[in-house]
Amino acid sequence: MTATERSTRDRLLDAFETLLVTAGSRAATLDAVAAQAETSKGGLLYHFHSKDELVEGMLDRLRSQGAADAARMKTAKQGPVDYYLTTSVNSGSDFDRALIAAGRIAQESDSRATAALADLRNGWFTVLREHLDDEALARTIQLIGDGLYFDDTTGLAEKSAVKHVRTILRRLDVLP
Amino acid sequence: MTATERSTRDRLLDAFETLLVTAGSRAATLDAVAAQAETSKGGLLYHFHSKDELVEGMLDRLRSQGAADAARMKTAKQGPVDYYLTTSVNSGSDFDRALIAAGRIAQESDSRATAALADLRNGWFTVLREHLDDEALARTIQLIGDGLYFDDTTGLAEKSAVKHVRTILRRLDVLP
DNA sequence: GTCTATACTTCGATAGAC
DNA sequence: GTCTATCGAAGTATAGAC
Repeated sequence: MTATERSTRDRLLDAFETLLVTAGSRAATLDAVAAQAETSKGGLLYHFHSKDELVEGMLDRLRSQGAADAARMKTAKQGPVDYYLTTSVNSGSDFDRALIAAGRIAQESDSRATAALADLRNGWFTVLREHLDDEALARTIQLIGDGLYFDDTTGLAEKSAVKHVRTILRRLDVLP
Repeated sequence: MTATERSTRDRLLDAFETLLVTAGSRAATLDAVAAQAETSKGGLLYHFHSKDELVEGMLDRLRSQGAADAARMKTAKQGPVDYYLTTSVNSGSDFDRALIAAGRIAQESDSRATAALADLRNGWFTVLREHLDDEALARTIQLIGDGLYFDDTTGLAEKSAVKHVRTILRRLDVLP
């Protein structure tokens, strides 16, 4: 097995996330996930005994990705605010996909997914709050990030959005 | 029939929206919608011949609610910006419910729902843009509204969020 | 560790009684 | 205009061959 090969388990999680993001939770069936991962339903159910376990596996992976992201944000060259804005736009990264996928699950009023997302957001907010030392500003910037993220995940994204936000943040002396 | 009674058709649309908002699209089945509206599946399918027609009916109602909202925003006593912020938080109104429900459908990559939401957003943006005469500011405020809306619909809402936003908008001389 | 076959359930939709 | 009964397709999950 070479380093570029993904384990079947990871390919299944990838497939689940991809279906959630591109077609929504109704389309993310076990059949569809198995097909997308190019394996069988039996193969899927060996790794994850139920759909619920598939969700758990996805959220576990998200949590570890999220911890790494908050660390990167803290030490980003361009500063936490710019890093946060840039990464709030869906760049198609694995982390973005996992994040959007978890959002889809959260909307089915799944408390595990909601809790995982809340933890992530708290991590980002803590970094923003420490860096800016301004509660109102940190909250507002987080809302802008949420807006960018939401627009991206609903097909409502406006290309120049981040540019406009930078303009306003310069007026507030947050960005140079 | 008294004025307070809602027609079966409207009760069905209400039920569909409620299920979409509170439990997500997977839970909004024809059986569940009929039960929530306290009628039968046969009754539902008399008014809407398919699930697709149910979606169309919901989006039609959303569009007329949306046109009324943009008009209210334009002439709001407190000004369009404050009106927009206040109404970006889910107050539990019929319009909020319709909006969130359409968002759920849009995420199943339904182009009709996405288009309806894009139209609504364009209406709001036009009012913001005219009132502020500042593209960057209008876009940023719209993103903040999207963030407020997103947080509310995902169970991530922060109570003091709008207060903090007002603080920042005063710094930008947008609010008094 | 992965596959096929299959059991059981729920979904969307139709038919026809009232 | 609303109901029950029912169908075929699709959903989750299990059993067992390989």
